[in-house]
Amino acid sequence: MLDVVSWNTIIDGYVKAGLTTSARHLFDRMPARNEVSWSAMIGGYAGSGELDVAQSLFDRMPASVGRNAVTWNSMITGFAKQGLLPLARKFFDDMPERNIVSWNAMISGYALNGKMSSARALFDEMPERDVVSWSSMISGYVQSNHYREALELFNQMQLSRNVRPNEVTMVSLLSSCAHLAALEQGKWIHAYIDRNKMRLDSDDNLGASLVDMYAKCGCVDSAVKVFRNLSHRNVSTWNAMISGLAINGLADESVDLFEEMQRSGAKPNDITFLGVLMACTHGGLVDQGRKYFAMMSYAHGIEPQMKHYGCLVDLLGRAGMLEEAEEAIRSMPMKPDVMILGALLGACRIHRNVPVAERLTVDFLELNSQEAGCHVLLSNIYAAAGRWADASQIRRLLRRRGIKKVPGSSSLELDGNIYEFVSGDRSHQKTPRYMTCWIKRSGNRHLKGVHQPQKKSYWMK
DNA sequence: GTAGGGTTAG
Repeated sequence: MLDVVSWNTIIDGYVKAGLTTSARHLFDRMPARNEVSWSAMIGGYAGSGELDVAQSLFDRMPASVGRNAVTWNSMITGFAKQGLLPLARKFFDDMPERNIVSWNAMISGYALNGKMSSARALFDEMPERDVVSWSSMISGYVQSNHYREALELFNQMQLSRNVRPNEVTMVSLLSSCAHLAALEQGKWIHAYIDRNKMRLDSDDNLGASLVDMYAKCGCVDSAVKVFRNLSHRNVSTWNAMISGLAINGLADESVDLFEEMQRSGAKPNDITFLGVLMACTHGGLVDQGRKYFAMMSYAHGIEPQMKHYGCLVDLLGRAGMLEEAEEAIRSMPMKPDVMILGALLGACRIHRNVPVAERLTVDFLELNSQEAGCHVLLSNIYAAAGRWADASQIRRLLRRRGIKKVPGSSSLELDGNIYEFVSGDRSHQKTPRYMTCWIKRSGNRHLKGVHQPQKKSYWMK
């Protein structure tokens, strides 16, 4: 006869494998249930999104066992993962005794759903914060593209004595630096990682994050150095290096590395192929790109997703093979999205191909998109072909739908400052003379704002 | 034996 702990272990095993029905079967058959049995079962339903069942078990949980914090927290997480924040919040508010996990569950619930001001309000309010609280907030800022806020929060985190950042914290911070192309801050984080003896080749994938950061900051040499010094490589580190070479225009090197990866016996995944396809696109390697695209499913059993088709279409489109690119779009098992149609429309403009562009227009208008870029492109294609009536009709459509073209922007880091540029923007008057020169040399872009680094002393320490 | 944080293209 199994004891209750063994029953619970097996139930948890099923739950972790996503087999809630089997778990429930055991739960119903077990001779005696305790608090942990109920918690595991409720957590299983909540985690798999079966919230109505979770709720009914939650309501039926015997008073003698009593609902514990674990059960409440599972319900909060379950609702939050489904985006049902008011329901999650109701459990959070109603629970008799919240612990730090309850606060963190609610905060990450807000963060996952892009509600950073709500997350921040709770974060500021909570009685004490641990590394998970801080990391949830930092990753929340990263996920909502608020990279400076993420770095700023890390500075504040270092001021609090009783909490130490860990590998998970670093991954989000490196992502921030990568997105901002903030090399100096990225280097500082690298030094921090070394100083705190964090491992680059653990399951936390710090190595991949570092390679990614250096590559996105344009330091291919540093990225390669980190990559080559890793004592153990996993698919993420290979991916980061292959993509890193690709985005820096080193197409042949990227393809070579992909070949090296295959020889090493490492198993590529969907992101690996994305990287190598991108390399082919950048390098104009049409034949190889086709080959790798085909290889995905027949040699590796990876079904191409929209983003892979996107690379293929981009590759063919840039090479002027617009009919074949259109064919690729037609062969997709899924409905083409705005991005992929837009990529091919862009190619149609460059290669002045009106027939393909017109056929794509039909698909495009079906999507009823709010994305201005593609409308503008289409209008430009018509204009380039001298079809002014069609061009202005598209422009009218844009106005009617109330779509505004968002200007493109970019940023760079200089002496620890992050500069942001927005095309056509003239709002910033205090442009230093040397920056003006840079801006002038780099074309029709104007300085928008100069962002001082947060707590400069930290980055320089 | 049950609950909370993660990055990978443009």
